[in-house]
This record gives sequence, C-alpha cells and structure tokens, in this order.
Amino acid sequence: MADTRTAARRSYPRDVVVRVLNESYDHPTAYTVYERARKIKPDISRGTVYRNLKLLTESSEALLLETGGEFAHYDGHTEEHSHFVCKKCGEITDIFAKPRVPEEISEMGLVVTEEKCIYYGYCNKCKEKDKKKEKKL
Amino acid sequence: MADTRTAARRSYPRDVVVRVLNESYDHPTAYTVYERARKIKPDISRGTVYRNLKLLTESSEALLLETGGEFAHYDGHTEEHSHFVCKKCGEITDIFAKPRVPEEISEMGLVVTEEKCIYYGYCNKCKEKDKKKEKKL
DNA sequence: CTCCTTATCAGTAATGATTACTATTATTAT
DNA sequence: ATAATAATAGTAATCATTACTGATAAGGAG
Repeated sequence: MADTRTAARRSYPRDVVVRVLNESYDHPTAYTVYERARKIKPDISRGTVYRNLKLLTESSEALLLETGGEFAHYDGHTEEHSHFVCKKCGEITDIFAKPRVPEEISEMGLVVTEEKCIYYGYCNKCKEKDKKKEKKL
Repeated sequence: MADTRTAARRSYPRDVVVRVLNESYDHPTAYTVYERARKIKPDISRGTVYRNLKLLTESSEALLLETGGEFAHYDGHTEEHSHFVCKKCGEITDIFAKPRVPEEISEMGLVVTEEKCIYYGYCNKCKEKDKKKEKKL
C-alpha cells in the first residue's frame, strides 16, 4: 500500500481517443475528434473526449494548437515541429524545422521546457487565388 | 459617393480600449481590459471591449495571445517580439529576440506574413521554489 | 479468483467567455 | 445643418467546455 498515487488507468474510451489522434494528420478540433471517435465507439461521450484531450495534452502525449481561430486544434504527433496556418482557408501545415530558441531567454534565467511556434500567411492555393484576383482589378 | 466602403470611425470607447492596451504591460485578458476601461469610462460595455479587441487584433494594432490557459490575453505593443509563459504561475514575459523563420517554409512556397512564438517553462521565482522543494524531499 | 478501491465512464446539467441583437447615439462626408 | 451609417450600451443568446452523478470496470492485494 503506502502512497497509493492517482495513476492513469487504461481504458477503451481513452484508447479510442488516442487512436483517433494518431490516425489524424489534419489537426482536428475537439469536436472532430469526438465525431471520429464515435465512428469507433458510437456511445463515447463528449465529456470523455474533452477530458482525455486535456489529460493527453497535459502529459504531452498530444499537442494543443491555438491558432487564433474559433476552436482549439489537437495534434497527436508530438515529434517536435511547428505549424503554418493559412489566413485565408485555415489549413494547418506541419513544419518540420526546429526553430532556434533565442539565447536571450536562458540568459534571463528562464528555464525553457517547450516551445510553440505558429507561422501565419498564405498557402500555395490561396496565394494563387490572390494573384488571379489582382489581375482582374 | 461611389464605393462607400465600410470604414473605421474614431470613437471615444475605441480610444479608451486602445489607451488601456497601450498602458498595460502585463498582457491582460479581455475581462481585465474591460475592468481597466471602466475606470476611464464606467459605462463602457463588454461587447464594445470584445468587438474592439477583435477589430484591433485583425488590423494588427494589438496582438492576440493564446497561451494554452483558460483565457486569451492581449498585447497592445506590436513591435515584433515573442513571449515566455511560466507553467507554474502563468506570468507572461516579453522576449525581444526575433526567432528565425525556418527557410523550409518559404521553400515550400508558403508566404509567411506573421509569426507567433511562445516559450514555456519556469520563471526565476518558480524555478527557485522548485529547488527548495527538492531539498525537502 | 474474489474483493475492494477508485479512476473512468456515459449522460446530462451547468458554466461562462464570447457573440448577436436592437434601439439609440455619434461620426464623418457633403 | 443634414443625411447616411458606423459604433455604442445594454441585454439576450450561443455554444464550446466543464462539472456533476450514479454506474462501470481496471488493476492491486490477499
């Protein structure tokens, strides 16, 4: 006995959420994760999805992505990477290039354990659309 | 006449919001901005604050900061800079060091117009607390 | 294997930040 | 000044997320 800690138990609903995250490469919102989870376990509840998304992000098994849009997005692939968000269509693209952490930060005595870099702009598709528009004007 | 565009008008409530943002260096939440605006114009409404915060961030006159916490924060100082968030106390520190935008992004054809980098870790105060704790254990 | 503790769940109710709405006010061009 | 309409105060509505509750089940101890 002694020190019976609050530990994580394995459960099917949680596994379903993890599986959905692992199989998704489009940075789904919580609701989209819920919809996909329901295809596997139709009676999974919203609360379960939200609770597990929170637990998983807190334990760094998933990434929380706040892009400035209405909803939060989730990424089950935790290899270090950044994201590019198209301001026109909202598409999120993975950027597998490690951004340099400014030395200034550690010089200030701050201890950095994580970083989240989001780049904004226009994706290839939307970039082209703009060009066409300009021609019309 | 011709082309009567939707233009921004100057208004006192909007000026109040701008002034609060300019005078705040602690990255206030929308509600904090509202509280501070009320000290200047007691009958300013929440809707006005939210609407103007949205307009100001859309026009890049203010920065929207989503740190993973419960609320969004706002920063009226738009000189290019990043932020450091303490995972313990939540304090947000300005980092005036420009992070390098990975070349890979433009190589992918993506057009970058903005970037938001948030670093997470422990501030000087919380770092020290942890040290003391470790000694006890 | 059985018992026990309690983490987790499904389902539902509640929360509360943000947005929408509406009648009114105020800004700017003419 | 007048007209046109952007912006506001105040309030109601929205809806993503969280909290709650009784039931279930994971997993350690014996």
